[in-house]
Amino acid sequence: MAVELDEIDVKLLTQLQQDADRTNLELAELVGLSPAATLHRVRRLKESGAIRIVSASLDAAAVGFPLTVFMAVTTANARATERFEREVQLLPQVVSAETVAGEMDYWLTVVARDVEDLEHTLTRIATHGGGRVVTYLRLKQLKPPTPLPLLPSSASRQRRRS
Amino acid sequence: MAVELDEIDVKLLTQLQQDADRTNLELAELVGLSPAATLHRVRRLKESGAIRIVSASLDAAAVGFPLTVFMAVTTANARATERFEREVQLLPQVVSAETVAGEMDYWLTVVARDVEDLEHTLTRIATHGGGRVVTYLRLKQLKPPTPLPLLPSSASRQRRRS
DNA sequence: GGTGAAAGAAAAGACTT
DNA sequence: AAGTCTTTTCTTTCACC
Repeated sequence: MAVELDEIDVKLLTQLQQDADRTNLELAELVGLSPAATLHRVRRLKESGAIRIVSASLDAAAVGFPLTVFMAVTTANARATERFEREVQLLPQVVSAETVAGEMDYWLTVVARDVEDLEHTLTRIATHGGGRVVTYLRLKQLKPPTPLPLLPSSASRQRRRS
Repeated sequence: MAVELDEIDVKLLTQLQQDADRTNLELAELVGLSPAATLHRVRRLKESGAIRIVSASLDAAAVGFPLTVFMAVTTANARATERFEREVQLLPQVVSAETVAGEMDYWLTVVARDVEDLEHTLTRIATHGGGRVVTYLRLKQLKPPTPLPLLPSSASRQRRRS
């Protein structure tokens, strides 16, 4: 599971988390490596699973979804859980869902075109296995997704010392 | 704010949300357009703000952060709010933060290398303006981020009919 | 695991419909 | 706006260190 990273891997991953829309040449210059070596490393990082996916993030409001709500949900029993998990997969307005441990059982992100659309999704969840449902309307992004605070693995730090 | 999208824009955005790591040529074939036209449209979608960013998503566990927790937080007063918002920006383990309306005031995503690291971050938040703090340990991804359920704008649907 | 050069592929631009 | 063609640039591979 764990991937060994050296200083250059950390630089590459940090850059790619901020902006993956760069040529290999630009990336090579940013991390101080030759284009060929950079290409090789990025490929390795993808194959190793450190980079899971490269994707475009949209401005939800700009493309017709002015409302985003987060929902914490509990399910009462095994049967409700099964129904709920199926419903979450089916509803396209549920754009991500996580199982969590704590006061609630699930954490969902839901988008909506308007209040009516939102109400529809909430009702579907409430009537398909959802027990306690707490919703939070997203107001604004206080801290937009930041790169993970990566560090080189100890192995590469040791290697560097020798 | 709103960006007009036709059927081809919807196809492009849906593909790019799933995988932005494709050549323009592949993308062109997927949406049934010439490479030049595809390039032109993608650039337009970036300039219009529909595409906010293209970025690499890492496997947090694979790069040294086996723990992800979500935190719902309230702040008691204006002074606490100010302290809290500053602390959130400073802590690198807080990888995203949203202001929300509902039972709580903020929603944070926090990563940690181990329990000790997590405890440190929680303490920092609790002692820097955090009032009620509820934490949820992420167990697993039930529904990984899906593309938004985009539709062509009504204008382009009308255009198509004529 | 890195470099540098050479071949192949893709992107960018100009022009036409 | 989209298609085609040409030029320019980047990616990819390979031989070598």
